[in-house]
Amino acid sequence: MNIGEASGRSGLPAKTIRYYEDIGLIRPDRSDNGYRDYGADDVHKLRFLHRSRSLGFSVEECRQLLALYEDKSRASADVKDIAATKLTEIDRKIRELTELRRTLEHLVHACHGNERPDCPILEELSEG
Amino acid sequence: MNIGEASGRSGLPAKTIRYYEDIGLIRPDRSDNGYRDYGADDVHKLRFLHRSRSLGFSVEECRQLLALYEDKSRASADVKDIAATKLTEIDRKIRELTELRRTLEHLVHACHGNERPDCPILEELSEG
DNA sequence: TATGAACCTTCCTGTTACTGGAAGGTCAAG
DNA sequence: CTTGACCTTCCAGTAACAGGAAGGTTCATA
Repeated sequence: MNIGEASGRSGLPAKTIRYYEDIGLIRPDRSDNGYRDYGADDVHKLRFLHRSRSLGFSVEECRQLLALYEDKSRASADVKDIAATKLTEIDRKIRELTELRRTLEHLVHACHGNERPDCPILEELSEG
Repeated sequence: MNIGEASGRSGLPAKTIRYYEDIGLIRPDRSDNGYRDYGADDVHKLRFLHRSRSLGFSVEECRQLLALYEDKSRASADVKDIAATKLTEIDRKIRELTELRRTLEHLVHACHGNERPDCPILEELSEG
């Protein structure tokens, strides 16, 4: 498929997809006319990149995650180390998002119009 | 407190804290010697910024969240709209992180050394 | 067959959100 | 009174894109 369809299916702008090729994250085929030609596997990777980027992982971290995902010898120790590290990070992110969610919900439902110094939520914002 | 301590307590580099002042996210006092002087409230905001940035919110989104947090008239409709939108985004992020977590755990525990085409996890990576 | 819209290509510039470093002022300790 | 660890501003560089120009491709329609 062409870049437009890959863009539609992955949610990433075509510009970004070309950029990811520039920095070596993906390597699509080329058709005879010179157009990039993406397969289902490429779209999987692009969706994966779209997600992990939007969740606050850097491009270099995404590169590691992709390598993990592509690595043929998954049993190797360092690959497992990277995965374990990422798991810890993911758990932290989930915890922080949950707290942020709780805080926002308080802001909307509980704290309707109170002046700031009286509001106990202000403290919660910075804890953890 | 000086910027060094604010940096230590918030987890943000001093450089970044100065940048956030440049773009108007925070407004610390100044001591007589010209040094920036941060209060507990500033540190709260900085920790908040540190978190929400690392969770994939843009600086402009963080500015909205901060405004929400500072707004004296929290009952206003548009403030509630912004909060509701952010809550939806947060829920999506939590779902995606949970899926990513599951996938990584499979990669580490279940899929030890299989060749790629045989591994059912590859499909999971792009769904949702 | 041609012409126009909707694709695609590369290349170059601009933006966002920092990051590093130079040049120099401030402060507490020895 | 100097040394080292702070702090200041300013300017340049990087990361991760985004916008747009200039031009080739494809396909439906006149």
